[in-house]
Amino acid sequence: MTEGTKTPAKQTPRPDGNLYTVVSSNRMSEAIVEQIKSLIRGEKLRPGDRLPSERELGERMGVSRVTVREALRVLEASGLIEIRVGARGGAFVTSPSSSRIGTGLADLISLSPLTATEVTEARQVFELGIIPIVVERATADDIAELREMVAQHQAALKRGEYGMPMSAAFHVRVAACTHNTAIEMLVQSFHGPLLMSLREAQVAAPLMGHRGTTEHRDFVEAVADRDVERAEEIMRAHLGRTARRVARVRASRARGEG
Amino acid sequence: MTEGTKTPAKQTPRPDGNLYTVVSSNRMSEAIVEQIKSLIRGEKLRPGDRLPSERELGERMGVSRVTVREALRVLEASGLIEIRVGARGGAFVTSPSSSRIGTGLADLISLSPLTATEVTEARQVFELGIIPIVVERATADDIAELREMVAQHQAALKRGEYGMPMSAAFHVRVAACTHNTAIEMLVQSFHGPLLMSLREAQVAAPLMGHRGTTEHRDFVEAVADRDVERAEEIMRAHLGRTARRVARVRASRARGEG
DNA sequence: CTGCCGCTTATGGTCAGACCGATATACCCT
DNA sequence: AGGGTATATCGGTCTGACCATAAGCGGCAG
Repeated sequence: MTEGTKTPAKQTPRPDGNLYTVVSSNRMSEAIVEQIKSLIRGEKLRPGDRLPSERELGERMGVSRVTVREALRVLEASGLIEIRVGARGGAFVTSPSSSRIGTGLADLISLSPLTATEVTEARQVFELGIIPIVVERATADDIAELREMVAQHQAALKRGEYGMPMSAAFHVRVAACTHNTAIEMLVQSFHGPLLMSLREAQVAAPLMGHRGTTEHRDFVEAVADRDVERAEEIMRAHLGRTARRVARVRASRARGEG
Repeated sequence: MTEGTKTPAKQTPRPDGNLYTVVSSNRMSEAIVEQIKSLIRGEKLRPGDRLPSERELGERMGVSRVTVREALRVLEASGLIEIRVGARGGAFVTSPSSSRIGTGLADLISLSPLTATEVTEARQVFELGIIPIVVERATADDIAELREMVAQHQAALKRGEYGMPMSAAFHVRVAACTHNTAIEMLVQSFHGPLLMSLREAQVAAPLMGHRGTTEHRDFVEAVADRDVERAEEIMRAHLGRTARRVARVRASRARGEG
């Protein structure tokens, strides 16, 4: 490079689609991030596509590899790309599955000063609120799958293998019955950090499993009967017990037992 | 560093607090990210604190500045730190305000293949679901602020300055009445991407402003009267109209009018 | 002929040292 | 004493290099 060394910043105002956000950053890497983001938004880059290698990308965009790498780190942290090393490796656009965005949210939540109590309450509101939609839209396949799941969980319970992840899976599957990806993702992310917060609670209250799976079963049948009120009532009791357990764990921790 | 050049990776197994996540990454930068994250989690680093400079950080941790920078990029993208340039600049731990995490979520949502319709529906569920909590917990101050806000919005409406951001602010303020940060953040993030999706709709239906602010006012009074059912009814109508508007916009776009 | 092992190659991960631009502080001159 | 400038600090970027990883290919041995 001959003249680029002198002026590393302050070019390319880039008045692309982002008219709404004030690009206050003079960072080249940020410009690259925005450019690739807009490519993904515009579906010129689709999930599974491979970006050019770092070296080629830098060459094409007139920046050094370091700068490209910083941009890729940001995109990776945002869950938009996944990076594989080795030959034929590189940056691949991730399929934005609900789990991926869910984990991103979960990470943010777990690092923010939210209390488990707050998250639990939000979860209660949401999971309760979607029940009318679940009851309305659940297909025969949905219900069959839920029944199957409950049966498996009850079997696992007998083997002493039932745990929080299974319960979380049930709730997410219920949310999926809304056939609304946004709702499913939300519920999924609720269960991420909660799962961690409640690990001890689960160990401390193992017998909750039986009651929990029974309630799950009853809930599925209420949905099958298209009985909104009964479904709501069951879920309310179910979630309420979880909330109280969370409160108890928090109290123990506050007393220095954590 | 004298011998470190030869072995850039594969040291420091770091069995710190993260017993739950399998650190499959051999990246030094990732290890740094985790280390700083755990410092923030453990509140050894508090919002407003300044991290050492990149050079010092690299020196202390035995890595190069590039590696440190990549770690900082990730932390910044995750909304955990903010970077200021110039003397006395550096990386500062951000106070994880609800808006910050909200924008992170909003970004993820806007880049995922969610439709505005889906997000709107989720928003309806949630904002409707929190109303009992809002009515129960809203303090006199909350209600006074809401009234003040409505008055300002109506004044702005007369001046032709009422817009989507104000409406969003109202809904977020209502959510804040739950005094639950998680709920507030959720509502806030709902309004991020929606605001963008609906910009045209707002322009296309300017008269919606009058009806909207009137409904806002009525809603506040219902909350002041602790009348859950009335508040729910008003909000249901209010959100329902928004949902229909979204559907219309989507339909127009599908016909190629976007 | 077949299967395993090592080489080649593409690609990400890291390092070292350097320079530029931004910014806050301190100092100096008026 | 006040305002402007010098300087130190710190992030942003560049360059060129080397290492680690992993996929593909080819040769060697069974």
